[in-house]
Amino acid sequence: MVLYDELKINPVKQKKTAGGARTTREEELAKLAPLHPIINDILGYRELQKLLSTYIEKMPAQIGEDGRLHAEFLQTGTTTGRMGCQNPNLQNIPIKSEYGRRIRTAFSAPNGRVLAALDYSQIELRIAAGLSGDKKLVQIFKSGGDVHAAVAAQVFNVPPELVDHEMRRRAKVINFGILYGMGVNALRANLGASVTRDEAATYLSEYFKNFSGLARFIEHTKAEAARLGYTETLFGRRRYFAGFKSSIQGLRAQAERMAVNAPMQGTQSDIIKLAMVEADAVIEKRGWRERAELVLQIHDELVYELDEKIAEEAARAIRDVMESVAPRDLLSGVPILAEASMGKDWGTMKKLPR
DNA sequence: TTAGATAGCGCG
DNA sequence: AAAGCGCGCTATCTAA
Repeated sequence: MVLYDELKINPVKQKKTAGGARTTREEELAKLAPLHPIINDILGYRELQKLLSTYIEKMPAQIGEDGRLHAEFLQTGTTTGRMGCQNPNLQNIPIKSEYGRRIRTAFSAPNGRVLAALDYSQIELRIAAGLSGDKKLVQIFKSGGDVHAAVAAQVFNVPPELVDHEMRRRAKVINFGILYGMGVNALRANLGASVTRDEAATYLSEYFKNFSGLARFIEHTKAEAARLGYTETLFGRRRYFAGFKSSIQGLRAQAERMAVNAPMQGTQSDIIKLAMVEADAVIEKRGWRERAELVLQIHDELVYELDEKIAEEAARAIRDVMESVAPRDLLSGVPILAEASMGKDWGTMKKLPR
């Protein structure tokens, strides 16, 4: 018990799975690491085994006669309008860990070609700003710069130059959480053990005090979703929710969170689809039909295979398309920006300067 | 032996 | 965990 106290571990409150068993998921297991060295060994094993069984051992057998992996992209596979991908899923190829990124290097362009990855930067948060018209958030995006740092300055009420790393990190967690309809408890869990529930509550209230336009938009979205039974993206595409009719509070709350997220994730998926269509038209018009091919779509990112001779020009052109298909006038003037990077393989990409 | 459910984890 | 959104895949266990 002394040991537990010193380590600030509560031996009683162990998280349970849906089936009632004590969970062994990474986040909970990691808390036990100070108790025995085997914990970190187990977590390390888990990471490698996941990469091994899901990617390294499976992918080679799925390569076709043409030397390529052919996934199935589903155009009606999600509730929000995103694409799905299966057999194999190429939308979840590792990148976050060191070993994961190494797996990505196995995806490479044939001779004479390069891969170009073009991704929208913070697009869902920009859409949140644009749809809500929140004055401060719109201004932050209009003036460019670091959105997480700028939000930190507001939430923690300090001048921008006094925003430190930890404040920025916390603001980033909050920014992401907003997009998912996150509440106080989830926010606290994501901010880490050093933050109390009261602190998390304060952050959330400071956030919505500063970004009151966004707060109103979120409340309006919930209310309309409950009243009408659906939400709409910027382009009017609807998603219906059955949960609001439920007599079970948990299901109604879940419907609210889904409804908050749907317009933002949905508008994002609309925009990248417009970009895919328009980029194809540009490729045709520029005579690049045989020299520029879309190979992957990963929600906010397009991956093209480009002939080396036109790679930079084509990447810039596609980037311009991605940025211009987003109707800025309908998004409170918030700019939608995309970044391009290129390389021989997917794990080693170099950013393309503007 | 197979199908379905569960736990866990890869990605945006 | 999920009172944090959206996916698909693997390993494992249970039931048929």
